[in-house]
Amino acid sequence: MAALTMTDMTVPSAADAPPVAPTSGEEGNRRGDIIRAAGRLFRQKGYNGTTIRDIADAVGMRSGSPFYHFKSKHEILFTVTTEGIEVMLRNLEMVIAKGQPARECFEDCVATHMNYLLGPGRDFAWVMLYESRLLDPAERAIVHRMSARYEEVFSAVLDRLQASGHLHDASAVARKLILGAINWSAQWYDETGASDPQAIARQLCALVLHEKN
Amino acid sequence: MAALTMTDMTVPSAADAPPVAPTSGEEGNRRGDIIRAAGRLFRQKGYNGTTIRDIADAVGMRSGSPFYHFKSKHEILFTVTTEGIEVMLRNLEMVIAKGQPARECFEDCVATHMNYLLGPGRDFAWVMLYESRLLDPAERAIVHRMSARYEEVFSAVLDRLQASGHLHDASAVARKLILGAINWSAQWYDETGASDPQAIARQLCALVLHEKN
DNA sequence: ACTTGTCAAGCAAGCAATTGCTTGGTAAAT
DNA sequence: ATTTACCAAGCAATTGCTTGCTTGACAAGT
Repeated sequence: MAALTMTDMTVPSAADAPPVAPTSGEEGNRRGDIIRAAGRLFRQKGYNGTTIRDIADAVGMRSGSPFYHFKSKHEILFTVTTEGIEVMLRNLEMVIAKGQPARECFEDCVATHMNYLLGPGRDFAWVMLYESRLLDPAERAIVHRMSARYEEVFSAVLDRLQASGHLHDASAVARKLILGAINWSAQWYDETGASDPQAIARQLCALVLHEKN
Repeated sequence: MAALTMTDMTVPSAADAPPVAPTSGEEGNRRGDIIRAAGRLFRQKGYNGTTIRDIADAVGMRSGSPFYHFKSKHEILFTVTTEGIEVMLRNLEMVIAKGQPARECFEDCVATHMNYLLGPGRDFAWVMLYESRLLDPAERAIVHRMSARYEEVFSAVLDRLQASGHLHDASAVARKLILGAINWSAQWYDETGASDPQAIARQLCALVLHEKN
């Protein structure tokens, strides 16, 4: 319920908006503080390795207080997770809406995905990728539907790539492999290192695409 | 300590051995039962989501008994993790030892990696990939060294691929991306589905390699 | 101006269950 | 008679969560 309040916000003037995470109505308030702290902690120590007291400490509360905002620890995980996938989906759709040619569109999609995964939104995306299996079946089904929607949209991009001769294989397995290479980057990316998300995205595109000149 | 007893076994007649996991001296005994059960449970519910009682139940023991074989729950995780990476490293080195041409060697490496990750050894490899960050720094350093060794060997394969003109980019980032696509497959692979690990490996090779005819 | 009522947001305290782990014993095998 | 492999029982700490209460902000009534 509460987690879905993010959907009914208006996308901010889609056309010339910056490519970074449109924020969900969850900025200035303490509820937002909690899910941000929880996101960070869940990524660092895992869901089950993080206690309510850890989260409360991180936002300067006592251990009972988060339950004023969330009815259970599980609901915090669910909120963090859906926040992650919703922002990613919105980002993707904003890129698609630009109507670029297949090749540019693909690189833009990959770069946007990586920017969110490796940038400031990092924690939410990570939790959704690596901790969502700990949700109970009903919640997981919701998250799974949203991921499926993401892949569907991404799949259309690959189809166009194949039609334009840039990609030989746009099958489901190929799609999973490409998305896997992207998602796994969260495991090894080093923000102090040489490559930024943009550069990594370019390298991935070069790796799987057949340039035509 | 105890975890390292696996290293001093002799590799079984390396040449014509089957391409599947050489087993570690841990088959018939209860200690092996524990790490196998722990591996399965850690993958299903995560390390912190699995209790000693879960593990004990799974092998028909009471909750105190695993501590006869391991001095702590942490040591069980460490053992499972090192088991995972050690077998993968041994597998990889056996493939290299065949001395195949670059292209065949690469596909063989990928297929072997996937066979272990998606096949019967699944749990160990998964735990090492997804739960090893929960080890404490000293243990994690050991696992990290072993992973680095794996990547090193894999890197040599990529270099040969590049030299033979099958691969444009053999940089560290490209290596991470390729290994990421492989490792992520554990997340979506469906053993009842259409593709087997071998087929997926072939598709990955086709995706990143430039065939010469 | 002053009381009164309401409500959001949190605290203090603690409860029942679960956790990793210990201890002392014991039956069988060697 | 020693060792191996385990059990029965339980302990101290931690866990998610609940309860009753306080506080500050704001509004309405008089």
